[in-house]
Amino acid sequence: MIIAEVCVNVAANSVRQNFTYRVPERLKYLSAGWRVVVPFGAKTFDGFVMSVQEVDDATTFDFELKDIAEAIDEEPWFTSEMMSAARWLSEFYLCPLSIAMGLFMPGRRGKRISARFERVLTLAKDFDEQTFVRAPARLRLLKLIAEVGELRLSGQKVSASMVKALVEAGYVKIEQRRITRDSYAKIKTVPRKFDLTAEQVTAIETVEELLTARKFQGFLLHGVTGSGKTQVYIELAKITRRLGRRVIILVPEIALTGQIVASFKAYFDGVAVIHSRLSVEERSETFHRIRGGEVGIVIGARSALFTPIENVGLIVVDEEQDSSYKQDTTAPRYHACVVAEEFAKFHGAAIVFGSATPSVENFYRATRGELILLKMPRRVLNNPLPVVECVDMRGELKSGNREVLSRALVELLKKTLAEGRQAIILLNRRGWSTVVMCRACGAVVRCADCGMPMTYHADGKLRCHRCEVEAEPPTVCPACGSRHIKFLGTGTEKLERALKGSLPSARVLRMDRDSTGGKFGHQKILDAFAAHEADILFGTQMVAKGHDINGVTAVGILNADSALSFANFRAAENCFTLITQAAGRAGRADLPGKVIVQAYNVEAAAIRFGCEQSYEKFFANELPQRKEAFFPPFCRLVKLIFMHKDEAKAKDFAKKIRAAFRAEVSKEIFGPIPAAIANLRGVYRFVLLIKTVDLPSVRNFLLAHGLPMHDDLIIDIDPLTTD
DNA sequence: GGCACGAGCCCT
DNA sequence: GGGCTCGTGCCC
Repeated sequence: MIIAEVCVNVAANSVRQNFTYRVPERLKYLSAGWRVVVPFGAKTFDGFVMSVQEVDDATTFDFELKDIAEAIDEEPWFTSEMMSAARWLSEFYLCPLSIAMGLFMPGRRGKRISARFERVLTLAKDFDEQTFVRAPARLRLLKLIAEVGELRLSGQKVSASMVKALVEAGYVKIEQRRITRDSYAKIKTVPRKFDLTAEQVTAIETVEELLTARKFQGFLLHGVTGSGKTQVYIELAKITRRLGRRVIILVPEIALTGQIVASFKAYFDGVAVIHSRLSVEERSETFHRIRGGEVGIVIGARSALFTPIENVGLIVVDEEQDSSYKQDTTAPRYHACVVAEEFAKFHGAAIVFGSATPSVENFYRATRGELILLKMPRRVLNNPLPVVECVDMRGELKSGNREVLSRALVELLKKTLAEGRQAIILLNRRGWSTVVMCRACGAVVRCADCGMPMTYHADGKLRCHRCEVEAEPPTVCPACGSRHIKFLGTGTEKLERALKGSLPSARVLRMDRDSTGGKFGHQKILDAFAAHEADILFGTQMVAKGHDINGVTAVGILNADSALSFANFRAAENCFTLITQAAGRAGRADLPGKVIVQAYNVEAAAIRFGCEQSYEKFFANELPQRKEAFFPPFCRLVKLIFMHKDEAKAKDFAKKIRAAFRAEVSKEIFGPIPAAIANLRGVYRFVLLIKTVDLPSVRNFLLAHGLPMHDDLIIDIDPLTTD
């Protein structure tokens, strides 16, 4: 009899071992990697065949052996590489194997994706028109097939009996063919003619040497905005393809994929795009194309790491500092940079981290030689970096301007539009008002689920940007009964009104999560702006990412210091990055750019160095502070969130673990403190923070205490925030 | 995740 | 005594 080890896809931390099932005769073709349906307890679940084995029929087990119920797909879903990668993920991030395997699936657990097929007609032999003089419809069909080569039956008005007759007469062959949709198939561009800069050439040659050696090596490509990083990626991809190996290009978000996909499509066939806004079916079909080997380059968001791609020679992580590489809200809470580097080691591939504003972690590694630093400090064609001016909004207020836009910015916008150029304005908050507050008692309207302040939207609703919970704005304060409810703070919707007020003739276009629905929502807006259908593009940080629009000469950054108000060791880095990236949108062609940064705390180092666009100065200032406070890159963080309906129970459990950790591992554990979301739907949450230079010993401690088995505990390795 | 089972506790 | 909730162990 054949038995199989099955990883049952149950989302419970306590189910960690595989289960043994009998493989029934009708499914004897199953092998490792197939998705299957199995009975489990009183229900059925989907699961993954991890291995199969032939055993003696008389073999006994100390449990009742059940049969695998059915197979799910038409082929094994997982390659052996995908399974080893999932095993590594589950060990590194301490999540059940089933959760790690789930990363490699195109949709939600249990969702079945049936492949779709179409029927295609081709000519089987030559035909003589004379034969068909009395059958004009048949002749028309044969001529049509001869003309197009192959005719897809779907959507054609062709009678089934006629097709059948032609097939039987041997004139036509009918074939079932699997459909693989690709909504990026239509994008086809031609390569622009470039002369590579000396710095680009040096960077390419440095990586090429190690690409050819087929050995793992990490690189940090530090190139200022407009220095031509994408062209370096393309040249490296060409080299990798020539070596017969494949390429993964990671970008932070969907908003970024459009432009980079177009660039790659100009040079390569066999480009596949993967991100979470594709439908489950399209993702599934893209996997099929990759598995078939017809794809040489996969481009996408972090989930593009989890495809059946084989023989990878190069992984590029563009804008590597971007926080969207971290999966933050659901297990496994992985960091795509960490996973990509591990995969690169596994494949013997080169990994290139690219950024104008590298993460402090990776730049530190580069200074120590752990990553090879590739510098591109100049823009292509020697285009100058934009000129940045900082406006102190306290001064603005003192001199009587209570508007969202400073006078200097309004002037810059007027001048820019008068010259027929375009502008981008960044305000990193969506909605109308960011806070709704009672003027009498100071109470803030908070989300009933998570306690976050709710945002007022122009449609008259309050919304929690975390939970998407909606509420009506109060007319009297729920705490004190006062009628003095105030709508404070500025989001992109209120900015829209301010722009229309100050610049009535300007055509403005808003880009934030509310205005960019659908697969190509971002792209539509960017395309419209690139076609100069609007003068000003304004919105949240997505306006600062992944596009290169020639007409833009002015950039405004509002509330540039808002990131600094968060108690986060990365606050300064985030603030600096946002300013530098946004400023980089200005003047990328041969037109000089001008940027206005509006802030209150203009003395802050992140603002000053951001305005100077000097990464080196920022880094030199930031690193000693990280060292002093013992934060990354000098240690790694592990965050534990203890959850319980009973506040004391959550806290006491945390205290117990803290004591054990101090006794067994180290003193570098802090808390418990209430989590940033201290109570989520009635469940209290407390945080312990571990700082360590020895991650394996922390992992061993957590395992020894059985913590990964708990469903009321979140383990977050390399968390974005510490609370 | 879902279910069964047993301990502890409230109800008339 | 019956029935409810809550924690715990198990599922092949």
